[in-house]
Amino acid sequence: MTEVIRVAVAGPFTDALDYRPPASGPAPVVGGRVRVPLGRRNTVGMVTALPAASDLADDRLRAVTEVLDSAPLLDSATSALIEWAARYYHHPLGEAYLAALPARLRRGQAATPGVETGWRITESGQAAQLERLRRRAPRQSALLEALQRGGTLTAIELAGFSGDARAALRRLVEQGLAETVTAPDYGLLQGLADESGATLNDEQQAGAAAIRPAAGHQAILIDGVTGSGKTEVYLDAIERTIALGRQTLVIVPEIGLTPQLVNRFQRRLSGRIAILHSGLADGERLNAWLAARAGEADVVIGTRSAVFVPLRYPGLIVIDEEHDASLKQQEGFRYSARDLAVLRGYRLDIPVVLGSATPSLESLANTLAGRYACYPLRQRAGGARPPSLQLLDMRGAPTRDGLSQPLIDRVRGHLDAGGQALLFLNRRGFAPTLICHECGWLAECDRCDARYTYHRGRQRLHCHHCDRELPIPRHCPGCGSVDLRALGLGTERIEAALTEAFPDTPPVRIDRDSTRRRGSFEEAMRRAREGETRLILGTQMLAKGHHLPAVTLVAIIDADQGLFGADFRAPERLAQQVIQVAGRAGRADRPGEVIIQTHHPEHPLLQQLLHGGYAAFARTALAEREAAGLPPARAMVLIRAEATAHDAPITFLQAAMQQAPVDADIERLGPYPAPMERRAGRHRAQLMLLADSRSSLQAFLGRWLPALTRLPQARQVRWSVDVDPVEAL
DNA sequence: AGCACGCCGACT
DNA sequence: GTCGGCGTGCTC
Repeated sequence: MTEVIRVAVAGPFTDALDYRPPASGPAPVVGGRVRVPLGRRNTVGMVTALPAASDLADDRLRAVTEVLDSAPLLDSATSALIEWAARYYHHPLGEAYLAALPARLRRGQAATPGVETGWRITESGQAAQLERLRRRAPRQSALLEALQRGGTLTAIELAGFSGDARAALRRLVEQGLAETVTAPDYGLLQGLADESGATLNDEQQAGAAAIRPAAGHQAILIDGVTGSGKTEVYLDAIERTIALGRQTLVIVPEIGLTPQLVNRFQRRLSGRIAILHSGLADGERLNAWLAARAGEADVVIGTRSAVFVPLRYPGLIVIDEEHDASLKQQEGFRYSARDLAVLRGYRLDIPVVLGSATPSLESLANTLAGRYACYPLRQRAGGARPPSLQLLDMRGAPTRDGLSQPLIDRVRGHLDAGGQALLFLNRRGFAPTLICHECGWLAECDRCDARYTYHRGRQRLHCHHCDRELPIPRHCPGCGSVDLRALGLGTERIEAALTEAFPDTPPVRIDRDSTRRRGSFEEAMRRAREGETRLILGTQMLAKGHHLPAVTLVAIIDADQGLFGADFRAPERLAQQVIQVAGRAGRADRPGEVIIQTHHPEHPLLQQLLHGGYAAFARTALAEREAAGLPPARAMVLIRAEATAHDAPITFLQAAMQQAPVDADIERLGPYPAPMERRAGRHRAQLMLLADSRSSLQAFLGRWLPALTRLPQARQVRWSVDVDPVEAL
């Protein structure tokens, strides 16, 4: 006889809360949801255990209101992973559980799959008077009339109606005149397997052979230069996993989950594919999640949070672009999907494949330590030669809006030869600064320690840190002068310079501003791929776009900003960016050329990339981290604090330091102001902790953090713990 | 995180 | 005289 229902609920609770069983109805199950009273409200929670007794007196327990799942939603392995993650990242348990569930389940809706197949009339719709509706809402009345004739109206039939029939139908459903017809369907993509893969070369073969689905755990790093066919290795392993009747979980960075990737998987694989990402409608997301859990999906492709999706027949986990920072959640529940995926694979005893052209130093360290097997792919498809890197010394070179004359000449050469040129600058807008030429006034955000970016197209000043936007001032607020000038470079400015320099070759710009509209990124990439446009320019987004075989010239407009970043990971990010962008170019008959504009051609990082490629850079960087006692050589945790009051964060962190247990193993730095001290009107500070091992750091946090919560200064700030931060200082 | 309680300013 | 500001404290 169960006495206690232990329930994880959203809120600042480290552990689950105890309840009494419901007065009547089905019994709660571990891994299933219940509705429980919490304070003055009701909330959805996850049952984590059914212990015999509670630490609390019986009369303090309240009863479960309702059992939402009569069977578990989460199996014990998935629950254990979530619990582990909540402890390791020091995040409230209930929040971790709820982060793992699709929105509909979080809200308490039924865990049943369904896809909309059409609409039909309701009783009140049948009785509705068409006449009155006809004048006010002619579209609704036309639809209602059709529905009244009986049967189900399908989406295809709906397309036959004039105007925005979907909106009109939504109105009818809202008024209760029509209802959605759903079929119990997971809405999976059926793999077509109608395209056979390229024959694997020796390197690919070696990597693929190392991946033995469902045959024990092994972590395998596929260190494959761009164009070397990493995806072919995944596809081979996934297809073999499907043949064994096992499921594959593929985790990709946010921006990596493109329709092209999904298409490629669908064309090549034979199984059923489920997609899980934030852009999906709630219903689609629930379907995909349930299909994974039911074992109906053979392949689950998803972003970060997919690492928690339950799998009935797990066989293989793939993490694509494992170096990508977006695999680590940057706020709230700050977990690393990559690290959790490796742990999950270990616990499920299945292989985990990590792939990247520019592996993280963490993964390289794991390879050197023998924890991961490493399979390099150095040959590019079709024997394409690697692009050649060159530095372009900007010192004293005549420039026009950031483009040096030698670079312009080189671009012209490639265009004349029938090639495409790709220019990379990781800064959107026209210019990062607007300055008064008379008095030196700068357009600065009043809520951040940052300057406004001048966006010429939108005619706005925009703060990229807090999103504040202003119209461009006509006069300088300092001296009234009208001579306000744009200082520095952004993609808009490069676009303008290119348009002027190459009037016959209009450039396409690919950044967050130019691709705001749905599908516009894909459209721009298509134009670039199909050669409709021969000058391509953009940010970060380009580094993750698809291969552009006709590109013969890649130019990094400004490498200098990455050379002197304050964050100890800045060099790693620059190196990855350069290599990723460079990888877009070239094919067998036309090797690409990569030009890096810099004022510091002698800089060791650039020299290393130039002569030894990413591998040489990574070796040195690892040695430097080792010498400096930084990750991955040591474990790091940041305690961040922010508040509107200027001194509150530092004061809190100082008090926190006072409370810290004596422990010689823990190195403490700070508290010190965050890299951008003020952001969105809040002052920020942080504290860095380093230790030789994760476990000693975890033990320290376990003894320390509970005391922090009780600190009176804690109420004046918002504070959080970031274990294994990817953005540090 | 919500959501109350509680104790001080500008309004019908 | 109240409506409501957000400081403080609790939720099994």
